[in-house]
Amino acid sequence: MDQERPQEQFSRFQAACRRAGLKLTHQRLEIYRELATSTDHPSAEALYQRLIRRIPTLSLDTVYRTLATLARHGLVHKVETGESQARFEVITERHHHLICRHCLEMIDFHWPSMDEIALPEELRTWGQIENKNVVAYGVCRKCMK
Amino acid sequence: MDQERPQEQFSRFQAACRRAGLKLTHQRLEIYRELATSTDHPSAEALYQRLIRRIPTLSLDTVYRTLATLARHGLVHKVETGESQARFEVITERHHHLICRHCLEMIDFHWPSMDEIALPEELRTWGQIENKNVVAYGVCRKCMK
DNA sequence: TCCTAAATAATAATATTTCTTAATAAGGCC
DNA sequence: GGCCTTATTAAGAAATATTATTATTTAGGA
Repeated sequence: MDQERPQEQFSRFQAACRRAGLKLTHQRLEIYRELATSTDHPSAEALYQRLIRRIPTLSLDTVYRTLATLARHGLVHKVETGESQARFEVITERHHHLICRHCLEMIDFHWPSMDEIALPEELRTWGQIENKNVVAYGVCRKCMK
Repeated sequence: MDQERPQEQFSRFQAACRRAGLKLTHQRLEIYRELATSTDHPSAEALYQRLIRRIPTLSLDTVYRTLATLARHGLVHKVETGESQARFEVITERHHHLICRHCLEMIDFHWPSMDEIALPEELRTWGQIENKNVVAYGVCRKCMK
């Protein structure tokens, strides 16, 4: 998902933590890095499984807590799906989601023509709308066989 | 949400159960009716709380099981949100969701011009896409104060 | 380097959903 | 309408997912 080099990524994360008044801990950085280099929108549990190979003392609670903290500060995003475990992604540029209802694989896609069109008039009075995202469902090629 | 009269609603549900090979039980009918007359996309727990006033012996497990069964047969829909509890709605016509990230109230809205536009070309090779829905987030008027 | 508040690990607790099993009831058949 | 079969239910237990508690550790500033 993110093609920038590790050093740049680190600097950006460091700056973001500083801005948010968060301490830059080893765990936070590693959790963020793991999520940033994942393309499969992993759950907290999945991230934990990948990370304990590098950080054997890491606790699952820290993964949950860190993801919640980073989400609160707008660095990561909890993706809404119908699954039991919540899934996460780093916030980069605007995109939408396409989910296979069979294998639950989720891919990102871009749709500029959709991003540009305005929401219906009648929502003007509702309040302040901050973002709109499309979630599309279907069956991927692999699962159709 | 659903303005048809109770009798019609019953007949439609009865027909749908027959088609799906499901027995028409008192619990199923009441759960469906309660969901169909709710406009707030309730969770299983919320439905349970409303229903035990009428059906004191109802168990929460039955609500979960029934919602899963009806979802499997295309009568209700599990709405994807970032919340811990899953929320549900009866399947009626095509619509989208607008959620207040403060009070978590969720309203339906229609957006025909969005429904009509085609998904990006590059998704053609992904597989079979079945539906696409918009989830918009913001802060509603009541919570802005 | 030292100090302080924030963050972590470990464990326990809670919340949400699903499973097991015996009892009940729907719908077909007579 | 009554009987039979099988799906469905209620109750409680269990599994799964997430969050809280507390003692210890660590980041970042003085």
